[in-house]
Amino acid sequence: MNCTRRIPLRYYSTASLSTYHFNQRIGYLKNGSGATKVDDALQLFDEMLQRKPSPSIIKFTQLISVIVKEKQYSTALMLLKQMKLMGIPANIYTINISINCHCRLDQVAYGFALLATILKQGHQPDLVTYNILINGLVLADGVFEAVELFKKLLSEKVCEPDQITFGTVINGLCKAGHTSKALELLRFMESVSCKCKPYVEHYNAVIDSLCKDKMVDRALELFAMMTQKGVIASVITYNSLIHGLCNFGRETEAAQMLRDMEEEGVSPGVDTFTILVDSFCKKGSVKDAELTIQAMLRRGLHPNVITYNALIDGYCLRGEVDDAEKVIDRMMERDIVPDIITYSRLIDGYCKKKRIDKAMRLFQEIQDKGLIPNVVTYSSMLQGLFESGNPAAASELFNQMQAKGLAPNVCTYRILFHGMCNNSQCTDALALFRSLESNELMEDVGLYNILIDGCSKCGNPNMAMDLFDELCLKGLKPNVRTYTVMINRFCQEGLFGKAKELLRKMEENGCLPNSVTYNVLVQELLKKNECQEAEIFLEEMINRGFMPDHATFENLLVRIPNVGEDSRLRTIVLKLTSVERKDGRT
DNA sequence: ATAGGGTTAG
Repeated sequence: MNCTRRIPLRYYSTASLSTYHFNQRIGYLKNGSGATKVDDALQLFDEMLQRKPSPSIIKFTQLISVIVKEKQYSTALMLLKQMKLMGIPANIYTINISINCHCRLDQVAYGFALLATILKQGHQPDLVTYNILINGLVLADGVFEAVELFKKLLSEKVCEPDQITFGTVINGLCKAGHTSKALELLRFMESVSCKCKPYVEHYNAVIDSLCKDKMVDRALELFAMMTQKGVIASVITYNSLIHGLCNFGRETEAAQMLRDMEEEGVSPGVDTFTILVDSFCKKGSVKDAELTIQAMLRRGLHPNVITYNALIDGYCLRGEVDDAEKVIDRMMERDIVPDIITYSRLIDGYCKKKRIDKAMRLFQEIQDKGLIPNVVTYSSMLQGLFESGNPAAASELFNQMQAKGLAPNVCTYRILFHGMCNNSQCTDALALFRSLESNELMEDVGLYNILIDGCSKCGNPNMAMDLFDELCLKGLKPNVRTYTVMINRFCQEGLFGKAKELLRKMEENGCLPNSVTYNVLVQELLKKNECQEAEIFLEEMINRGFMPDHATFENLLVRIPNVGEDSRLRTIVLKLTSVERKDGRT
């Protein structure tokens, strides 16, 4: 490393300097991180190809590897072809690169064709070839085919799988949601019959997958088992576990995990603390989030844009949008450039506080700064405009976003249809829904819920009913919101029989009513003075652990004077009020 | 120093 200075290109055309300086330049490309990396590599490739005698094939493979690492697979294949045309013979290394590139270009079948060619020409594919193909199958969503090939290697003793083979299969299984299969394979690696022992990375994949599958306790068990076997956890292991714990409101254990990792000599990173900041913010404890940021600063770790965005989200969630905006100043002080996500959240915060003028000003300002609003930014603005009673401006913005080439997503359409229906435009909303061509949108139960509810509210109960039937006919599963909206619709029309029928039917279909479902039903029954029916469902909901909400409770109190001294309704109300007093609430 | 898997935070 005594000569890392860049040497002008023209010196390389003199033969005397060739091999040594080719090595130098390949070295630069491998370690460097310039924007011209690929172009420089191509330039060097041409020079090497013209050099007589040809540099060793090793130099060429090193150079092409640079291109592959930059994910320029087509380019890499083109270079291999050029080498072939120049009469440089392929070897197992170049063939493996070629197979890998085809796999990465979603041409795994071509990769297998190359394998057949190798065999026909009497060459031997090696373990790397199989690892590449197994990964190719995983990338092509064929994890079970990957497992088949893996098993074939074992059973036919083609070659002995190594850590990479196991890692590829385990990761593939986890990514495809087959965590238990991945765990099985990990167990096999641990067993005496397997020569290949698992590394921390193998455990990490399964631990993370278990956490994502909401099986945090099993992840913790595996973590304990791994430690017991002497495998040292990495910062990634801890991050996955801390994230998993936080997702289930187990912040105390997560904080303990943080102490544990430091005790074990594993330093938490910015990402570790950011997980905690985000989690505290999501549950509304911005104070704890701020304390976490102080803790990371004490350790010399610098919060980044993701950390601060989480914090901004936290303040917005509490409706403290002015405090959220102050976070931007703190970011600037630390030379952290707010990105479009930062501003999108702030804009959303202002919209939710109905401060649409402020949101619009910010929306304009960021564009003046050169930031490009994304679908999320537009969707927030759309919601803000609808909720501030400006549907005309909302639809103009919707057209504007499409004119800018941004495709609305499911959330955008949910906001749009909800806003339109609230402004008596359910017919237009429905017409727009009919014109959608994306299956993802046409099969979104959430969109149906909004339209069903919207049509009911616009005074089109029959259209709502048709949409519900259509949803079922499509084979889509109505969810608890769908049923609640329909029950509400029946109640509004005084069709309590139908409402009750649907309540039973939803349970038969494996969809349990929630607090909202019961509140809607009981409230409507009370409003229509169906006190006895209301009593039945009130008892049922309380037995299931649901409480009447504020609106239901008001309706209840209004009815009390109308019912007898020893009525069940009165008893329920008395019981409820005493329970609430015990809670310390009023 | 010729080829292959790991992607934990918004």
